[in-house]
Amino acid sequence: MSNRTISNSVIRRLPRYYRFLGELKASGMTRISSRELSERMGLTASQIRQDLNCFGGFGQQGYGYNIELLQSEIGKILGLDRPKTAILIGIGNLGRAVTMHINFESKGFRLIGLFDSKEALVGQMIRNLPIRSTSTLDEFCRENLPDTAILCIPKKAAAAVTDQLVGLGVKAFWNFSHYDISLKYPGVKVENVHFGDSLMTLSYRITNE
Amino acid sequence: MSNRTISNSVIRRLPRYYRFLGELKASGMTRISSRELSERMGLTASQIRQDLNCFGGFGQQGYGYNIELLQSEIGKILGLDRPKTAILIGIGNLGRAVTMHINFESKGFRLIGLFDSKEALVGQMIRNLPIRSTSTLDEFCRENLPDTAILCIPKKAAAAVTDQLVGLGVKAFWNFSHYDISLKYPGVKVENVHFGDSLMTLSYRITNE
DNA sequence: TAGATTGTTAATCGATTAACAATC
DNA sequence: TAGATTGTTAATCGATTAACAATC
Repeated sequence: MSNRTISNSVIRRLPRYYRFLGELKASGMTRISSRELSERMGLTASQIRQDLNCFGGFGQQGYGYNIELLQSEIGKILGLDRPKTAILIGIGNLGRAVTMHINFESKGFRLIGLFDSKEALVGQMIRNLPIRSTSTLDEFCRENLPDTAILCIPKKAAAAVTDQLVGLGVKAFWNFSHYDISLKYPGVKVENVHFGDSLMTLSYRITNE
Repeated sequence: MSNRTISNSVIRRLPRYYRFLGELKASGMTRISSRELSERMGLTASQIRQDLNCFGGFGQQGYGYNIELLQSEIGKILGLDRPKTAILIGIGNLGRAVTMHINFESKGFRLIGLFDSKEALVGQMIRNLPIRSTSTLDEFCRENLPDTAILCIPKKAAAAVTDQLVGLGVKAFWNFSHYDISLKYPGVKVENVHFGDSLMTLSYRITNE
């Protein structure tokens, strides 16, 4: 593994490599060249070789890449083999869908707690996890030390919850709210999912292209 | 408006400008300089001025930008004032959450139809829209000519549905499935939302940084 | 061995940042 | 007018593509 810092562009392509290699593996293929992979993925062969060589030489001259080995290596680079604990805050439509829909285990996480401030929801089970009251968040975090928090709450609630969670040692956020965590906490790892921004981008393309 | 093509990086920043300007407007401010906006958003003032000048001179030397005017202009650039029609396919947890959670009108879209292949769901109402059978998709599209389809279906169902919709004249997709629409239809506008990829990116950062 | 394909360096392209003249 | 701040050009930085020697 190289000691150079990996660019964001490369990191964002890794999950897609991982997915495509998984499909190729499932289809029974065992090896692939950068050129063939590039055609299937709509990239250049050069870019694929550059990307992979950020992490080491996984290929073999004259042969290409072993699909199973390469996928497994990318999985390790992504940290999928080291489960990180996560809690989810806000069990509205979105929080519920995220809880039900995502296969956390295969993405490097283990979901260990669900929280909502509406007392009426407390005790309800989703996917074998009980919804807990946010009033018990402090206690739960001190006992279980979650690495990551998934925020499915409105922007106006997000600032206070983020302060609380950062104070409790949470160091990564999967942020579905519109609150900008990085501005206040530049050291914390944040991955934003902004549906609205994504949809407006599509609106732009339809309107202008 | 310039005739040069606008880079993807710029387009992706527009919704964030739009949001921030909306908040500033709501807070009662009327003008802002590129420097102050850059500090609030965590960008450089240079980048903001470059970005805005792709579309025209919205500012005034010695004064800065009028917040309300600038937000409104960016809204027009994004096409938020020209509603496009959209249908949503797949009313599982995710489709339901997207239907309930997103304010389509403020993002440039009007949601006009919901479809699912499970007959048990047909007729159920969500947000004043009935769930329709996918067997009526052809008829509905020929009558209503939707611009956009929102795919909340599994990968294995997505290929056939996409073929059908492209055949019916749908020219833009908001794609929550893992099916890669652009590879087969490079001319169609696609905005992908891949939760899994997003979460794996976060896993990478936690593991490696 | 000969052919294929990687790993890696060099060239190109594009995006961001800096600088400053124009001007409100 | 003087100060402030844009619009825009030039310089820098980073990412992608091309090329090819190394090697399986």
